[in-house]
Amino acid sequence: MKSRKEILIDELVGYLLGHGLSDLSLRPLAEALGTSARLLIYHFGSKEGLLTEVLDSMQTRLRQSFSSLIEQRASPSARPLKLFWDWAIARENYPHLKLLYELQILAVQNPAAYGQYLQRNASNWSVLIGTALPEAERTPAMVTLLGAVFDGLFLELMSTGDRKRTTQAVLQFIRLVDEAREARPVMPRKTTKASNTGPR
Amino acid sequence: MKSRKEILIDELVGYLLGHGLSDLSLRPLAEALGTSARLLIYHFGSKEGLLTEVLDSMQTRLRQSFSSLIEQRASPSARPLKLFWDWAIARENYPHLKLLYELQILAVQNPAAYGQYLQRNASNWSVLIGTALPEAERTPAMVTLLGAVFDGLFLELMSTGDRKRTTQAVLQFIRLVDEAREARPVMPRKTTKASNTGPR
DNA sequence: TGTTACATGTAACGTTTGTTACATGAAAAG
DNA sequence: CTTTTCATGTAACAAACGTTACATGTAACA
Repeated sequence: MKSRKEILIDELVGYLLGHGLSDLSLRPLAEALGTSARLLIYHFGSKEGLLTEVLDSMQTRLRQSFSSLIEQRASPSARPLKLFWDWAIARENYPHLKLLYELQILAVQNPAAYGQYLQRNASNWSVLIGTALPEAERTPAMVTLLGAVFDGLFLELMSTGDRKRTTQAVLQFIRLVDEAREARPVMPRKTTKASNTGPR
Repeated sequence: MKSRKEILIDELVGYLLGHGLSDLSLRPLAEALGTSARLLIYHFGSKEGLLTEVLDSMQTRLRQSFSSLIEQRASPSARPLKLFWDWAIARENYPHLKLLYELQILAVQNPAAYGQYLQRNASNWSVLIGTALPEAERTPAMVTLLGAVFDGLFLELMSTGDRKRTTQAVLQFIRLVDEAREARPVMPRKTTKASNTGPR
C-alpha cells in the first residue's frame, strides 16, 4: 500500500516531466495537483527537499528500468548502442531522460542551485555503454566519443523531435565503427590501445 | 564612439557569461554593474527587451568570429571538424557557446519563456560543418551524426572541463571516418546516398 | 541664460516567492 | 468516549520580483 507521500511523489514526477525544472514554483505546482503549497511543505519540509525526493525517486526508477534492460539482453552481440538508444527514446523513458539532461545543463551554469541533485548522477549512462565495447577498443577517447554521440543525438532529438533521422544517425555511427574495424588489421592483443588512441 | 547602451550591453554580456540565464534577476545584475534596475529598464524597456538585445549582440559577434574563421581557412583540406572544435573551445569563444547551449536546453523545456531568443539561432553551427563534408558523404544521417558528435563533446567539456580528453575524442572520430573511408570502395559517384542512408 | 533632452537615483507599487502560524477535520488508539 | 496523531486549508509573513512615479542632475542647444 502506497503512503500518501509516495502517491504525491508520483504525481509530482508527472508534473515535472511536463514543466521542467527551471521555473518551478510551489503554488502553481500545488494547484495543478489539486492541493496547496502548505501540504507540499508539510510532506517534504521545503522546496529543496521536495526536489531532492522527487528527482531521487525518478533516478531510482530509471536505474531499475535500465537494469532490467541489461539483464534481458539475451544476445550480448547485439549492438549495445542501438539497444540503449531504443530504450532511451521509448515513450516511457524519454521524458525522464529529457528532464535529467535539463538538470545536467542547469547544474553546469548554476552548480550552487542544482549541483546537489546530481550527486548520484543518473546521467552517466553514456559511460555505461562504454563497457559494452570490445576491450581492445575501450580507450578513453573511444568511450568519450561513444558517450558524446549518444548525448548529442539525444539533444538533437529533444530539439527537433525527429526520431527517424536521429536513429538513422545512430545506425550510421555503428556502421562507421564496423567499417573502421574492417580497415584495421586484427591486432594480436594488447598494444592496440597505445597505437590507436594514446597521446599522439 | 560607443553609445551608453552599447557599453551597457558589453558589460551585460560579461555578466551573463558568468551567471547563466536561468536565475537572472535585475537588481543583482544592476548592482554588479554598479547601477540600478531602473537604469536597465530605462535603456531596454523591460527585462525581456534586455535579454533580446544582449543575446542578439552576442550571437552577432559569434557569427562574425565564425565567419572570419571560415575565410582565413587557407587549406580547405584541413579537417573542418577539428578546425571548428579548436575555434569553439578557444578561451574567447567557449563561454559564449556555453551560454547558447544553456539557452537551447531552456528553450526545449520552456519554449514560452526562452523560445523567442532562438529565432535566429546561432547554435546550428553543427549543420554548418556538415557542408565541409565530401559531397558523397553528405547524407542526412552523416550530417546529423557530425553535429551530434560536436554537441555531445562540447557538453562533455562543459560538464567536466576536460579539454584534453574531449579533444582526443574529436580526433578519434576523425580517425574513424578516415578508416571507414579506406574500407569502403571508392564510389563512381551518385547512388552512394541511397545505399548508405536511405530508409532501411 | 533659459530650455530641452538624456541619464540616473530613490522610493514605491502590486505580485509572487518560500515558508509559517493557526485552526480544523478525520481517523486511529487508549 | 476521549485523546492523540496525521493531514489539510486559510491566511499571513517577509523577501524578492519586474516595473513605474517622481525627482534631480548634467549636458547640449536656443
